[in-house]
Amino acid sequence: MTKEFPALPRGFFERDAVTAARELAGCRVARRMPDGSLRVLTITETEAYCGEEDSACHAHRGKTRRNAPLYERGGIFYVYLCYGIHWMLNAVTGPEGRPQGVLIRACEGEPGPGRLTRALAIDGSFTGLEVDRCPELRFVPREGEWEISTAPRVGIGYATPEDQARPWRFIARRAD
DNA sequence: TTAGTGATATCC
DNA sequence: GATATCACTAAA
Repeated sequence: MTKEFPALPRGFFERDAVTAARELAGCRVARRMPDGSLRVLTITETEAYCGEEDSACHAHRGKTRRNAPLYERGGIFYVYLCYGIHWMLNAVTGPEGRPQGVLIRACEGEPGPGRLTRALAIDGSFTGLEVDRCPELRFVPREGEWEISTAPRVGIGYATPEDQARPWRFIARRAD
């Protein structure tokens, strides 16, 4: 997996969430499945969540046990359970103390954040692992040319109207 | 449109 | 301790 699918370096994630989210769209996620097989999916949608000022971000109300990983240095996984059923895969971004992250919202063939974690057998045990040192799960750079479009984020009706309107969802399409 | 699912946050 | 909520999905 190392040669064919090199991991994005940690530095990729030590930037602001919006930049990382935009560049992560079109990249791939490679997973060594529990049965030993390899599965690689292309990321088609990401979303940025940007700190305590962002009313849509988990860190909006300050640090808690659940969102503590967001406060760490960029470059680790943050996976949490939603609605009791669905695991959400995120990458923490930015410097330590600045709670930001990127949600992997969809991959080719797996339209939806809960769908893709199920397809890749990802759960909360990945939280806190370093993205460039995890043999079982890694982000792999883009191949080819991609067009990235933006849209408002999904499923954040509790956020302020201003934050709901921010174009922090990134959708990747292959460029012809 | 609605039920399902359980951890978490926020209130007593 | 109790309750309301949640970055969702599948079935109908």
